[in-house]
Amino acid sequence: MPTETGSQPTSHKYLKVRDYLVALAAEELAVGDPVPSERALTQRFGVSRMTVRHAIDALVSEGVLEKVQGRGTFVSAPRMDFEVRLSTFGEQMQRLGLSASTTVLDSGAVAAPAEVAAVLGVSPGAQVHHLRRQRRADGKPMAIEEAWIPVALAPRLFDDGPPPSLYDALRTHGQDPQWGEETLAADIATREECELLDMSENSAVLRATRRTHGDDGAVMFSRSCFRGDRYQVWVPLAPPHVPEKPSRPSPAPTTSKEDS
Amino acid sequence: MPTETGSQPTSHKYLKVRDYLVALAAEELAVGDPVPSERALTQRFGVSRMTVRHAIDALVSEGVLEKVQGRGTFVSAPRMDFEVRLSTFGEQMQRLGLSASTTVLDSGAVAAPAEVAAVLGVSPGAQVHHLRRQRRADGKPMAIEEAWIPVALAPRLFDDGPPPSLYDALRTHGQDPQWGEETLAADIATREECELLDMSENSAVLRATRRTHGDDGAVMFSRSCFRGDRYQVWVPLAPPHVPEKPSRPSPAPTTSKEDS
DNA sequence: CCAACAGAGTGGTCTATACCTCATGATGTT
DNA sequence: AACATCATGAGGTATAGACCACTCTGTTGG
Repeated sequence: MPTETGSQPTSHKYLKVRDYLVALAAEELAVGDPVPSERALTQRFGVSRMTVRHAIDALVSEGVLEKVQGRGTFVSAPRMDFEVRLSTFGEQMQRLGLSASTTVLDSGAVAAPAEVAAVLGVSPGAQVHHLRRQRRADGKPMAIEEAWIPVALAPRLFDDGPPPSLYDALRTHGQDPQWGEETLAADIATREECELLDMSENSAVLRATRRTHGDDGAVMFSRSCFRGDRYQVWVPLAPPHVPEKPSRPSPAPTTSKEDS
Repeated sequence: MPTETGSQPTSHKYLKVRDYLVALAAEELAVGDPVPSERALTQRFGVSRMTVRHAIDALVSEGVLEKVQGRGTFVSAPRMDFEVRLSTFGEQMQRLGLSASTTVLDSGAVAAPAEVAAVLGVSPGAQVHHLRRQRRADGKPMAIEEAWIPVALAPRLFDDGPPPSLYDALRTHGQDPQWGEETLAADIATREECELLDMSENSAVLRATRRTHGDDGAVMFSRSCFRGDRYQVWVPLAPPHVPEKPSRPSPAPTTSKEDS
């Protein structure tokens, strides 16, 4: 596609204004600082006010700026990351400052079990890569993880042996993980899980089943079993759904407050 | 001064267009159907095209509509709710088609225990409303829930007895829940919990601790204990973090596909 | 029969201007 | 000093056109 991003100095004046404001917010200004007024930008760029507003509105909806009528437009605080992301075990451990290690328990292509086939949307018995691993944090067993990926999506995925990161491997094989859904539930560990996780019998585990979607449907199904005493999930919660009425764009006046 | 906030029903033409489109999308049209063109709306409402576009753009950013250059504007599929929301037990059960019932186990104002005080950011020993409830779905015990709310925030919160919905009560007392954070972990139920949840000993439970924030800090701390065999949490996962550069207005055409 | 083209229709960008509402600070007035 | 008023300047809404880019479709040529 010649949708060449870079260059094209001419195209789209509002993008110029936008880029200018983005740079300004990122480099020159601090959170809460006002950006130039719409009329000022109008003159600086020699464009009409509607064009300036177009640029600003885009940044407002992206959370970069916020507008307050009668006062101005301000650099908004980086908004809390309200989305739980498709992170890997390694990333999660890194965030916690722990070292992650892994032992592959099983690896290879198998015929998809019924449930797996259903979740992945492939015909039962279709070939799927299968990987089962024990994951440790600072050497201590933390979880057992099992994953299935349709062979048809990435035939050579396991050619170099089981990859250290399935997500990375999927990416390099043209199957970028786009989004996912995960279900969490508490359960009692099975005997085998107790062994692999080095737990006593009747211990609680957190079971997570995850379906990862790519550009064209489900790319992976995985089931993880975490030690209940060593793992917990943090979930940010967005405000309750507001019916419909726009009424308040609610600029969330981050400002004010603690300024002496 | 009568800075009358309310009123202004008529004003704002773009809201009329917006409301019309919302109704249209909700009642008349199916997902994927086109809405009237911008020029058509211009004439129907006797407004300028910029006004129509203002209304449409708002709905696009809300996910109600999507635009495709050269083709038109369409009712978009209800987008996946990528945010887990501050929902109440009642709402959760309703979504599952179950009837929710509640038994209040304990209710009143108490001195905040140390941990509660710390989480809520009040001084230890400060008065907090306390509510402990058993929650059932279709009559079967589902969870035990305990909540603490600083009395200072809403002194009369429990004046009419423990409210059926704490979130609704907070709202009516001027402490709108804005966002929250929840931590989930698996554990073994205590003896008391086993009794209240009608479980045998050594059963797994999902423990959720939630801090709810209002406009001005934490408004509530709650701890829930769900039956592991009857409750699970669904979490949508956003794509791995994209660097910074928006570059891409990325209209995300979503369309195509099923159109014959 | 199929490819190429032209036209119509849709959203995308942009201008130049007008008047409104709201927040703030300077100026008066009490 | 304390309060009221007003001017200023910010964003908010709205107009009436103009031309561009893209998608379709029906027509026309080969």
